[in-house]
Amino acid sequence: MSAQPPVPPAPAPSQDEISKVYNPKLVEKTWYQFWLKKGYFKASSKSRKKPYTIVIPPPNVTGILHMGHGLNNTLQDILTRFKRMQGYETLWMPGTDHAGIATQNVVEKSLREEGLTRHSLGREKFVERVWKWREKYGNTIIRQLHRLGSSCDWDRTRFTMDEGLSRAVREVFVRLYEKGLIYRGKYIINWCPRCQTALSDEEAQHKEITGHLYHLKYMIEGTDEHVTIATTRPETMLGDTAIGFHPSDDRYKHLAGKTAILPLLNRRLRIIQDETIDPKFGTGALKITPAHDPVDFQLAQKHGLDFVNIMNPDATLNENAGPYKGLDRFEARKKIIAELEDRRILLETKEHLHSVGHCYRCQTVIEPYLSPQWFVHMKPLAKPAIAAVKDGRTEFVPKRWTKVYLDWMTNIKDWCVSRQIWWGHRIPVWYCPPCRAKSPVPDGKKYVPGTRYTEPGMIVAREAPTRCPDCGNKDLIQDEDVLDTWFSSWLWPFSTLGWPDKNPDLKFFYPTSTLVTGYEIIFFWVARMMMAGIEFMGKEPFKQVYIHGIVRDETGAKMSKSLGNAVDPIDIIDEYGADALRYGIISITAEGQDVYASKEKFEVGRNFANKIWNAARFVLMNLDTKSINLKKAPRLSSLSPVDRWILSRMNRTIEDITGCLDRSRFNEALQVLYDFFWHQFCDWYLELTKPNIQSKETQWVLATVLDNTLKLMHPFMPFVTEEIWQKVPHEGESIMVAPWPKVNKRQIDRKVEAELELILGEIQAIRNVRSAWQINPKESVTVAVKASRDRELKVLQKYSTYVVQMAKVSSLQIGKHVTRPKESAVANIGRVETYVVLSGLIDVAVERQRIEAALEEVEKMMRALEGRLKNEEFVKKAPKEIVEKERRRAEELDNRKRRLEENLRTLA
RNA sequence: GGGCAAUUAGCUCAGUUGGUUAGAGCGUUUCCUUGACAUGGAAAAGGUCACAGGUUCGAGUCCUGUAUUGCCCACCA
Repeated sequence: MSAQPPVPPAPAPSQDEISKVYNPKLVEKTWYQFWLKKGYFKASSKSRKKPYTIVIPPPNVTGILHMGHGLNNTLQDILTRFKRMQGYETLWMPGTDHAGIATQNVVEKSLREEGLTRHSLGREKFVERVWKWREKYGNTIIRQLHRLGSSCDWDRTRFTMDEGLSRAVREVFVRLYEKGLIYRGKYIINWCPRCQTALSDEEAQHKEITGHLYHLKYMIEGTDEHVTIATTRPETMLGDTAIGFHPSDDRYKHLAGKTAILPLLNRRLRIIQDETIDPKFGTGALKITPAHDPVDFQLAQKHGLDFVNIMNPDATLNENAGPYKGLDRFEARKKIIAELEDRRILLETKEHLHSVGHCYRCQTVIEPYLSPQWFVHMKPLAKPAIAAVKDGRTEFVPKRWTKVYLDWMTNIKDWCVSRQIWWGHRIPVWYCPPCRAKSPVPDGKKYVPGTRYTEPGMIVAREAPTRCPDCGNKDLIQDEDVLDTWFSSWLWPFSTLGWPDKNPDLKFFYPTSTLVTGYEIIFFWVARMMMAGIEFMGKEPFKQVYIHGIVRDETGAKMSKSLGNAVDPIDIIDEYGADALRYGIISITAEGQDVYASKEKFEVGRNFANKIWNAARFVLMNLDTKSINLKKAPRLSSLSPVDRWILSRMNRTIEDITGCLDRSRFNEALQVLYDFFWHQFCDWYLELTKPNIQSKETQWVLATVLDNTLKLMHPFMPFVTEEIWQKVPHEGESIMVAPWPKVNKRQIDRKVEAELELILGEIQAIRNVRSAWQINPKESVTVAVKASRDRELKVLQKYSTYVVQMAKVSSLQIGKHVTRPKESAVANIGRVETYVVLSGLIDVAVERQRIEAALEEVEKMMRALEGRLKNEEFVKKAPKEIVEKERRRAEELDNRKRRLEENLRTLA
């Protein structure tokens, strides 16, 4: 952004400079630098325009661009460029996320290669290393976003660990704390033994796994009797402190008040009864491990059971595991199973399908683990966020995500926000050791929702306190933990705009307009931003949430580097160009559906860019560019019919594309553009107009259609459109700040469209016959056309030169009463009958077959149609215009049938 | 256990409020190196819209159920 390369060369170089093949490499960088230099991406709160704001889902600072980013950012850029051209003050706010665990893992990995660990380095040095890493590699993804063409206001680029954003984090923590919504406590949380940190419920990914259900025999003290319990994690038995059953379970009622004996360790276990125990599961008897299972934890609290923690943070067993101390949890499981089997305590092993939590960062199996953590009480924050969506102040597109959001919000649980890692926002809590020594924190300290949580010698503050307010001690210790990454991301829509300071940007650009993201982070990010936005800004952070699908490979697997199935967007850009990438990824993205990407799909985009390029090249070769004034439209009546036709089609395309973009139908818009440009403009208009191309009016139409089409395409394919637009007649200095095309209703001409439809059909019919009889394209044919009605007759006569030109006809006879020439093949279009003379070529038998086949088809349709028309209900109940339409069609078919029959008779 | 998607041409997928003969790209077949483009042009073949019911004059589209696949959520000891 600092060093500026030269501004691109002046437009309209000499024509022989223009290559036959579009080469994106030669232009993309130049135009991107041009846009940057001109400051087109910048947005100002001083503007008089209406604001349109998008905040980027900040990619991980260690990340590299993958196809998911490609899709996500292309969508945002399309919206941004579209709104910018429509005249909004458009801000696309960029930035990156510090991604606590992910980034720490990456840096730790590189340390390992040097034979170091973060512990051998120490906290301070380690964090320094991460910052260095970030300086070195953190810009990679930003550079890659440049290559994609992203029109973010880069000068505003933020990072979730910036000074300003860090201040926002502390401010929010303290405010929530003061409001009684933050507390600390010893609970069962999701623990990743590899990352050695707590995770939130959302960060635990549950996967269905076929494990085993082990039936174990627990003896009852002082009897020969035993109880059989079922467990999937037998190693946790070492932490059992009770067994339980449902109070109405007759099988176990007599055990009330007795004591069971834990096998292997011979610990005495209480026997409890609880309503929540399902008598139908397993044997109906439950082993209770309060420190290693969330359900057991609750039972233990309720019944006052002991908590025995048997695990170290790395999931090896600790001294409470007796002889199993030091073993990894899975080794211990094997050993214990073997031991239990030997002692005939293991009665049965069954296969059992259950879902097991995995760390979303490293895929390690999670342990439910009892440890002291910080939590945010969410219910009060969720309430207004539910209302905002229910009231429609924020809208999900597609709508179905509304329900997913509301369900989660309604059943929201408290958020575990502390992480036992080093890279992240340190929790703004300090402790005074002397005060805590004097009055230690009671072990089971309870949090009462809505009241401020306190502990002796604990200070919660925005900035580091210098002394303890109670005893004046200066040696305060900050809480070791850092905050969940999402604790900074949930503030993104306003922290990036300067909050908590007063900032005109906040007033102007907040709330944002559209959030574009994938459904996998609705809970992590979207829902939490809703809550934070409403809580701290008093207003929901976005009006619309556009949820797109996930990019998968052609086999349906989620794309990932490790699977080696990834199509690298940068490779596609290198080979086919950014426009091809953008075209490809958008064209296969139906609203909210997952996307299956493969390299071939981007070829379509490359081909389209090339087609645009060559059409423009052709126009430029024939255009007297200097004499064209786009603003000076010729009178409509002075235009040729094809000119009026393409203008009409162009205006309807403007209408369509604008509508598609307004309704977030991106792939549909692209489809319309592709069809209009390739099939209408290139295949028909350019071909039809070639003989007339020097006319002044046609020149204006060519330039105008190109100008407008390029503008419509620009949000999707910014580079090729700018490159061409600069070469053709244009107004203004860049297409990206040119006004979005407006529909000119006067140029919409349904009559000329209908007329052209007939002519194009006629041309195609003749071509069809030519092709069927394998007539060499170079050879001209004689054609006779019978049009029995004035309407068709007139049109055909008016446009006969087009037919001659486009179907390679040497002699064309048109009339009401034309008789069929000898040795001719027939083609029907509407009520018009066309005879193509095939002297010496025609095979009567084959032609008969052709006609008979056509006849059969017509009869089939007639039967279906007659059935409908004879149905009184249909005639009575269907709308008049539908009935009328069907009647007319029946007439047409009847007519056609008779003509085909006559054709058969007159056949040679 | 609950929920959400998907099922349409050989392949990958479109198909707003139900309404002529269901579309595209790729692939296939035939022809064409014609002064914009072979990353191209012309023409063509190819579909009982997963299945079974129902609503309706009329269903790919709405309703119910079934099957298959994928995803999400859930204290599935």
